[in-house]
Amino acid sequence: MSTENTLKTLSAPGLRVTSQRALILEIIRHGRGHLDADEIYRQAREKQPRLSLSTVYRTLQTLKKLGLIEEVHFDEAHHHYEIKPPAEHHHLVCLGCGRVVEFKYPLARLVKRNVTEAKNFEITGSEVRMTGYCSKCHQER
Amino acid sequence: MSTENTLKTLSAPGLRVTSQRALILEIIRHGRGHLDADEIYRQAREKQPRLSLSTVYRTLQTLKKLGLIEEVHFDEAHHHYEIKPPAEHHHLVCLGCGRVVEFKYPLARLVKRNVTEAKNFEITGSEVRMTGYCSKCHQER
DNA sequence: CTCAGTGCAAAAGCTTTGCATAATA
DNA sequence: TATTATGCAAAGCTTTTGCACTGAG
Repeated sequence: MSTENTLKTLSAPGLRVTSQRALILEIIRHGRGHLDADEIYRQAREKQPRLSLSTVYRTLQTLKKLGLIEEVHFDEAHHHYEIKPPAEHHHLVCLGCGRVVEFKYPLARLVKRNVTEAKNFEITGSEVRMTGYCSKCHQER
Repeated sequence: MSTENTLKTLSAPGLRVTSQRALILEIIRHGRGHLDADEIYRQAREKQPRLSLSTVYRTLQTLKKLGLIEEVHFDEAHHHYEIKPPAEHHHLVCLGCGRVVEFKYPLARLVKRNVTEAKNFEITGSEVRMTGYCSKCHQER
């Protein structure tokens, strides 16, 4: 999405385009998913030193509701716990040399939690094949 | 893993098997991944009213280090944010009637974050096929 | 001019830590 | 009996909220 479209979306009914919102959105946009609230806050203050942390949090909620951004949970706090299940094996297939790399990741459980009820589907097995380029072939391109 | 094995693992070098640890592990084991620290605490207090929340947190850390339990992040706090990418579509295939149900979930991004660096593999595409039973076929079994 | 958005400060979660006491090996 | 683990209370973070003020439409 372009910056123009993004700002257009920001001006939804009842919403106001403020310099803070535009800045925060721009920072998230350049952050490529690697930023948390505090990091966004620090970056934002470099351009607008008086911007507050509450504004960051409130803006994040607004942007979520608008569907402009998404929360990602990959190694963070506020956890749930479970007995470690046997590892699932999946495959990465190199489009360059055909090499297959195995990886372990509990994708079925994840999908189970997030999709099963919604779709009313009982998952019993999974085949995950991701394609791309291994380090060697990636260098050669 | 059986309860005996679990307790055996609990008695690792330098570790002591306490009633609190055994109880907490048992609760997690029965919780099937649906419990957070506070829920574990509440359940534990039903059996051991003097057990403290700090013990729960410390035990969770210990169990994680031992590799007995795993943290799962699926809808919680302490978030990272990113511009919403185009949705990925995957498939659920019913082994009963062959019906295919589509679902959207950012699995490739997730794998990217968690596996890409470790395996040195650049992901460009993904095919996810999970098998099981749709609501109709599930009932008929 | 109006009301959505902001800054500040205070409050509300969740998690960690210090220290004296209790319990395991 | 030598440490490890616990309970309690206090502190630390992250996130939310109340309120008066500011600024976009």
